[in-house]
Amino acid sequence: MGAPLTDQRARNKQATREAITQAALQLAIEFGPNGLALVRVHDIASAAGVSPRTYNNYFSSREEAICGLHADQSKRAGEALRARPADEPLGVALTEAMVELFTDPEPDRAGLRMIMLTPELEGEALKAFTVGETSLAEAIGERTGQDGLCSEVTAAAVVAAIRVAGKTWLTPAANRPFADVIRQALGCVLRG
Amino acid sequence: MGAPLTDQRARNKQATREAITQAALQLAIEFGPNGLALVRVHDIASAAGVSPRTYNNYFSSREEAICGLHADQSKRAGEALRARPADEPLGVALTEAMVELFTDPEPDRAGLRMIMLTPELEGEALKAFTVGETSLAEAIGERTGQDGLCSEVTAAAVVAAIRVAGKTWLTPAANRPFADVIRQALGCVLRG
DNA sequence: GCACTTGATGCGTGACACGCAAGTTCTCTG
DNA sequence: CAGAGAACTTGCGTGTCACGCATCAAGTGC
Repeated sequence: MGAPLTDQRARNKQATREAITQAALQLAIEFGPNGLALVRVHDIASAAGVSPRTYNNYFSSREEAICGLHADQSKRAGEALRARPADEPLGVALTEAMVELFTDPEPDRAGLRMIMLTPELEGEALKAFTVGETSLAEAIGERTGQDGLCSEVTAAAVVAAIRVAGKTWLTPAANRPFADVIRQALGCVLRG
Repeated sequence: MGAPLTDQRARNKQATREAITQAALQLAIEFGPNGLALVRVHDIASAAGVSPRTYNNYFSSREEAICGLHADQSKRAGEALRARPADEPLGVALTEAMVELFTDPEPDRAGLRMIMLTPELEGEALKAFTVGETSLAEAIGERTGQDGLCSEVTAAAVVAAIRVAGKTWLTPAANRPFADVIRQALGCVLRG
């Protein structure tokens, strides 16, 4: 983990991980939210070009594999905020950071729909969102110097707002850019 | 479900559910966060006085059973808010409703610690918290008449704040009443 | 090149979710 | 108050899966 990216091993490992998550998500989408139980571990593994045993060296459940990509994205929340200019007000910086993080590229509707609207995936989807809270809270703390609790609460609230925004964006009624929904949702909780 | 509470069956069913969740949580605490895999379904079922088959008519995983009590509590978030006087400002009503809901009785430290700090339980614990969001969002909507999205975001933010408050309350450093932590945490997100 | 670390794979085992089909307990209606 | 009918529990059988252990291959540093 701490090894530099130039390490061939780390590259292979990351490549394997991504191959598995992408294969898992792809298969889940094909089978649909209802037939998720039909997605066999064996199929995911062979689609990713690894053995079933290797698959579960990386993930201990189908759900975890399917949500892996989204989890990796969430983990970048902290660095997304740090990339904003330091003189920007916190609310603006947070909003723009989240917009950039979650709309570059614009998320795949089918994938997000699968992750967020499949009951069996609910737990893992929540985990995938919340893994970003820690790094985001740290980044907020650095920027504002405010209380640790308050940073964490703010980070958690932002992540929760993004999650609600995602759910809203998925409803057929509101077909507008994800960025708009994110801005509106964050506007409901950020007034500082 | 829709049947009146006078229905003997509903009472039995609820009693069975609670027996299973309490047995599951109890055993999980005894085995500790590290030995969670050692808790057998058979043990939970016999501790609750039902067959293993019945156990999984109610829950489809150990994790779900262990977090069941907490999930039931979260579901009462909506009615907790409705119980507050209608002329109270939203922020105060929300805060006091959550304080009442989550400190009556004061939560069991061992149980909450088990649920929130065991990695294998993370997904289910998050689910247990978020199940309350829907009813809370509805209650907020009724009270304020504000936008649906905004109600949901506020509800999600409140629940997230409670979760952070719980984690903070669990740290040995801050041994003060849970109610205090909740008030402080909610103060970070509620300014309306 | 050569010893060493790390990841991939096959096999075997124990546990579990769930469908199915009785058996049992409670409810409702005539 | 009695019998039809619904709801819940339970035992059994099956397919799937997570994971420990041992082995093999690929990559790294001296």
